[in-house]
Amino acid sequence: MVHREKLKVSTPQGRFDEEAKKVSGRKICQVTADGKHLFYHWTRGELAHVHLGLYGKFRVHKNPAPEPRGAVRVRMIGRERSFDLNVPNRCELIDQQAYTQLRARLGEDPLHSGACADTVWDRCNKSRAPIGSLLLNQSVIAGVGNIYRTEVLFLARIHPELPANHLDRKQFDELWERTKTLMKIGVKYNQIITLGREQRDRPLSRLAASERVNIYKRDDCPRCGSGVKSWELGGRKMYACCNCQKK
DNA sequence: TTGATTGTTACCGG
DNA sequence: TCCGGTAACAATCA
Repeated sequence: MVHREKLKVSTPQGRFDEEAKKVSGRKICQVTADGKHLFYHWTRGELAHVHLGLYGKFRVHKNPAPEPRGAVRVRMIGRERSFDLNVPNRCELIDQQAYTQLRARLGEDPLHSGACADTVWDRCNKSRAPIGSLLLNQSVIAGVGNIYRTEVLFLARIHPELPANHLDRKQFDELWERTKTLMKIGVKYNQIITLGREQRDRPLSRLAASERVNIYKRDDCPRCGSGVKSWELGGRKMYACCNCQKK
């Protein structure tokens, strides 16, 4: 995250006025992330918890920033740029206890260098849930969303409905390594890219977002050409190639 | 206008 | 009591 400057905070919709006052004019000293949760640490110990949810988005403006567009919950105004936080799922000031509790219910974050694969492996072994569902469970792995679960299972050639406790250690290790690699690429380029370089027929910049993945919302399997099957799994739309991903 | 959505949570039944 | 599945909720965009 980029907003490490002295920031004035305003709340265009007035919903967080009292909270915003507490941090207005202060400087953010650190921004951390656990899974999909962002934490803004302000200089006097205040802690803002942000979760973007399905539609949340940061919009960056050069100053003077234009009128807020859409459901802007918080505007952070720096010297040169401003940041609008649109429709986050969560945006709140929390105390240390809430912070600790929140982090405690999150699983291993593949982006953290200290993430423990064995812990995730243990959870897999104890779960009869389809691996496609388990990958969305934030208390097991924090940070994986619908696109990454679809793509890592495809790349590891694992059927999404395989019960998690039927995975062998080799399959699990491949899943874990691919998840780490893909998520790191995501951070580096600030977008989800799962298509290997050798499979691209154009430079990345000429590919639409939907063309930077293997099978998520795609019609055909890039490996064997079979039709991609889609169905609901774990409350979200799953995509898989039933030819390449055997149960 | 309608439907889908890069997600979370509470709740319910087995 | 634990676990997994489901519905409700949210605002935007194609």
